[in-house]
Amino acid sequence: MAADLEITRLGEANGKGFEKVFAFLRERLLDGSLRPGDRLIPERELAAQLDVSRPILREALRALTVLGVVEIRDRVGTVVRRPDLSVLNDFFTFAFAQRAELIDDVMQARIAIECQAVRLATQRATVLDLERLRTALGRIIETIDDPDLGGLADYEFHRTLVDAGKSETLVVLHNSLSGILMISHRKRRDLLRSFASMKTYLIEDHGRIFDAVAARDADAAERVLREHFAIGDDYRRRAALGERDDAAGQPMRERKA
Amino acid sequence: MAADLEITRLGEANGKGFEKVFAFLRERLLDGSLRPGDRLIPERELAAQLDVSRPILREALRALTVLGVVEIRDRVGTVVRRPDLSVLNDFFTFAFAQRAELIDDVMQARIAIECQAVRLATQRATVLDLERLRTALGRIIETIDDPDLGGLADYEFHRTLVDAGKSETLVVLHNSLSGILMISHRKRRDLLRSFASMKTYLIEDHGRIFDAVAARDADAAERVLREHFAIGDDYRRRAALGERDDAAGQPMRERKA
DNA sequence: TTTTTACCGTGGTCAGACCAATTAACGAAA
DNA sequence: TTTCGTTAATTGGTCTGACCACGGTAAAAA
Repeated sequence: MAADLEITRLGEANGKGFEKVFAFLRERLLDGSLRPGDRLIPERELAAQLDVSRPILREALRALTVLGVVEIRDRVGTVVRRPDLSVLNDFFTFAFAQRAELIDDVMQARIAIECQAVRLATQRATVLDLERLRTALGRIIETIDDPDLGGLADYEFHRTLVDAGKSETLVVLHNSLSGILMISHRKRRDLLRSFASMKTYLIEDHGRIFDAVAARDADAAERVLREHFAIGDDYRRRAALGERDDAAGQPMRERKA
Repeated sequence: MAADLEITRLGEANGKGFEKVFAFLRERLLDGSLRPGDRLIPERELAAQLDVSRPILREALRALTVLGVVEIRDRVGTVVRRPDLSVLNDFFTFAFAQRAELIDDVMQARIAIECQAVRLATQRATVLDLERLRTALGRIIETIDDPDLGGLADYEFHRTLVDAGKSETLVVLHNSLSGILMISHRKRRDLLRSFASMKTYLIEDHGRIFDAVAARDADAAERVLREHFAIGDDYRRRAALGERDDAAGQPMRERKA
């Protein structure tokens, strides 16, 4: 099954020895003969078995470490890890340093994940989940004038929402975006300086999302969440155009109506 | 911006030499002193400069290769690469493979990706995209009695749909699931033996998805796609319960009404 | 029986050597 | 002076064998 998956990237690299080791390990990791928690045989043995030198073997192990697949433990051995895409935060760090324009595309994945998760949350959220959401919502309110803590509070709300959907895969994917999401939320909070109406937007929108989840209404939850993202994007667009709220802080929704 | 992101994963690894090299290169890559197209000094020199052995330096270079940051060219040197989201394929492939036993949960990611992509497709699909979808739809129809080719045709339709959304991130994510999805579609086609009404379901549902995309109606497209998934799941559930269509091949929708 | 000592095992790293293949430099011939 | 052939240099790919650090275990001593 998983053996049908194809890894193409590393196949382009030079390094016959490296490829041999990587392919050997990839095959076993994908077909399930190596599973999280398993410990590989000692490096010296594995290198001998594969007929490569130990530094080459280590290159392959290090590559798998970066992919989050294994963990090299000093004096213990190399252990297969439970996949956890938080390693992608490293990737995004490098990628966005060179190509900031990629962020908007990556945010499509964020939207996809959260919209599916919020639907699941309407079916799966426990009372405890709702309590945590309520707490996260309260946190947004109390940090409304603090960009640093506020950005974190916003992230926490969205994270809690995804958790409430109880899909481990979606949680893992969401975690892979945690770094860029925290920055994104933090930046969004900076816009409050130009747009006082955002206070209302942040509090009320998150409140509506909560209400829809509590009401177990999947369509409403997704719709409200999508609108939340769209309005957030609009604030960003307006900021880019040099706009500000008028002195009275006209709410965004009334402006659109 | 990107400098605000924090690299935590590799910081946890043992390997002081490795970390030293990685940190050195990371810093220069993030601050722009190393840019795409630049060639690093020869390995021997760089290792001497950093006071580490060459195999250790290579471990770090290999790590950066996996992150898509550099490319090690035989006899040329190590060149800084332009970031490219296709690198994500490796990450996701390993992550999903290890979760394959939780396939229903992995399918939540599939649903998330396709529903977001189909919305984007209603905005972004070109005439060529629509032609490709039309072709893929025709392919579904002509393979309706062949489970092997039919499974591939189904996968191809969904793949084309995601492509039409023109989000690189969503495409990469979807590709990472290709093995799992092809098997899933293949199995779905096997159910036609028990449920003749699936022929109609497959042809008409895919047709409706196409129509909604062509009509540029995001809400309808998503709704139809979600219903498509839900009905597919229902066939699966019924098969698990040992049910079959009656001899006349009653369509599923009329049964639910 | 308990404590101490020594050894083993494993990853982390080093130094130096060799291989392969391309490119550049140098010398000889036209 | 220009061209051609040969040799050397360069760079990554890989190997071998050695040493270091430290935790865990087994054996010896109290």
